Amino acid sequence: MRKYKSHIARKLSSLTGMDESDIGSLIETPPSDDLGDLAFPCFSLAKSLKKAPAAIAGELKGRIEPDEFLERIETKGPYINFFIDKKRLIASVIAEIAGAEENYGGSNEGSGKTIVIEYSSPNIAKPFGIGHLRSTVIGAALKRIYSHLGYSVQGINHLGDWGTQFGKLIYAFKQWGDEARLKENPIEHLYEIYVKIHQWEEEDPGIADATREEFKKLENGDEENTALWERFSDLSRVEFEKIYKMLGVEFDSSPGESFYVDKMPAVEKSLMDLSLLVKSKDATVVDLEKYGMPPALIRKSDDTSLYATRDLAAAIYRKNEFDFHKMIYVVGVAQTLYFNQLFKVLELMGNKWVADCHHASFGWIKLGDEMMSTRKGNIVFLDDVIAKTIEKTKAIIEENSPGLPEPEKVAFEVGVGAVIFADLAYRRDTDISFDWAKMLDFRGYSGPYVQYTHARISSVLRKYGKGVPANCDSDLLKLPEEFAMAKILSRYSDIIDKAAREFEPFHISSYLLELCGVFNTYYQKYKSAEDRILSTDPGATDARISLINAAGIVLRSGLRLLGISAPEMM
RNA sequence: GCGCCCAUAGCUCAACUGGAUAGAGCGUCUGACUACGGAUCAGAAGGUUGGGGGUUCAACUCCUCCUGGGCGUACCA
Repeated sequence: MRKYKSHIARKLSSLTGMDESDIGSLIETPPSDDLGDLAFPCFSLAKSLKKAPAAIAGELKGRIEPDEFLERIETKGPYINFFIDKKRLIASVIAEIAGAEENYGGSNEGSGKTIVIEYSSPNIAKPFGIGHLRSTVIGAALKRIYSHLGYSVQGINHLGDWGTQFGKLIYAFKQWGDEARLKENPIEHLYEIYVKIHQWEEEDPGIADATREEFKKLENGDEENTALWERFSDLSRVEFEKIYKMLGVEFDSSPGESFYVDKMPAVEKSLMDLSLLVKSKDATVVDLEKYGMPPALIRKSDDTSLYATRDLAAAIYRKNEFDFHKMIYVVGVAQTLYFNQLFKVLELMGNKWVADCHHASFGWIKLGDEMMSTRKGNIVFLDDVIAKTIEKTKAIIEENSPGLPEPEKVAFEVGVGAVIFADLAYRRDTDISFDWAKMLDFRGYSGPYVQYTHARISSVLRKYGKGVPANCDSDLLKLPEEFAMAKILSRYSDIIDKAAREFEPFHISSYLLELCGVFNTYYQKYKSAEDRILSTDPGATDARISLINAAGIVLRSGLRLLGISAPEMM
């Protein structure tokens, strides 16, 4: 579709003198197909030409001739509407997808460039709730999307394995730690004593001093505390690994915050050299009042470090290590101010590359009308959700597809797919309302719906009995849905670009649903012997098979980018 | 208090970043299975886009005020 846009932009540019890319960004899709395939609104020319937009449209239309790309051109009021040459579009889309296969929609725009993405980043000793899923799934999708565009991507799991909380944890474990329970279910046990110490602190402020002291000892290398911390950390990592394996999520490294502890002094030294550090209320801070922000805390009054200290070190380390083209932090919206502060401090340190750092924030997951949070204790566990979606899938398979090969494997793929899709079906910044009924509803727009459509296409291809024809006469594809499908397929690369540009995997989910909708209508609407995909006309059948094969490839590709598998049968 | 974000069909979300008649799914009602897979499809009903004012050829989108919610706001991450 991009080719057609720039073709039109080039023509209009030579006629009006307007910048080609300016025109390109004005070109839009008409609200309905019978108005045309692409449109140019003439309002922006009205001022410079001092004429009514509608008049300009009429005049320009008279000076554009249809050509091999454009079948005809019409005007409607101030809009010039372009009708794309259908046969050409269908033929080229089929050929392009068949040629590129799984690489369709990709590019090499990222070759030689590295993108660093920080995502997931759960806290050691805290349960992996469905809230952590968002960062994990969005980040993993972005990683695949950027890879598809030729970037080299560094996926980093910035585990919360350092900080004041470990003082609490160590103190609590020394009080109530149970070796057997720690081995059996480390996260559950650690979280339990963490909650307990938290409550105790609220009742007795003296305890807070004691827990702070434990963290201080840890940061100063105390042997006993370091040993405890190491065990907590190792055990938690093993637990998280199980979840990542289930979700099919991978990282290039999982250094955790602790990795940057020995890199903090250098950062603090340069802050000092730049006279950016100020003592304030016994703490060490970077004053940001000039920029309308509260100060960035670098060192607490008890002389221990903070997350900002470690994040500064991490950012600088990553720039040196990877020389990234972009760095993306997939972190919740609650930390927006914090990232503004972090980026500002990096800027004040003279790091121009801070302009390449982005906070890809995401909204909360609500349970009822409350935000889900570990603190409030109203969280839903990821394990439970996945277990239930798998169970539900099994029930449906038993009902609808008895005798399906590898039912366990398929149930797993569909169940996990449902969970991932449910998370990526919304724009990042919207708060998601978690609802069991909705989660377990595989009808309508959902992950299983997309997978089902893919399986359906696979089924027709199987029934066709031969390999997808190498050549076909696509001129035989005359049904409106066939053109509509080709048009959607031609937009795939634009969608991927947009998803990458805006850090929004949602655009891909939304696109896949649109594609499924058109295919399913097409599939269901034409039942006569001549109009079906597998029809009495061998030529038309070959052409239709070629088209739906292309649709199948795109569905598979899109699902893969989202991190969802595409079973052939389900 | 100050700052940022949100408010769209009964519910959950879209709307190409200022463009043509605001669209989907679920729910409700009505239809399509001796099937190229019904985990599907077709149709109907459902809206003063929270409210007022403004900016302009054009506002769900931008500015302003109001109402109602959320988050953040120095020693948590």
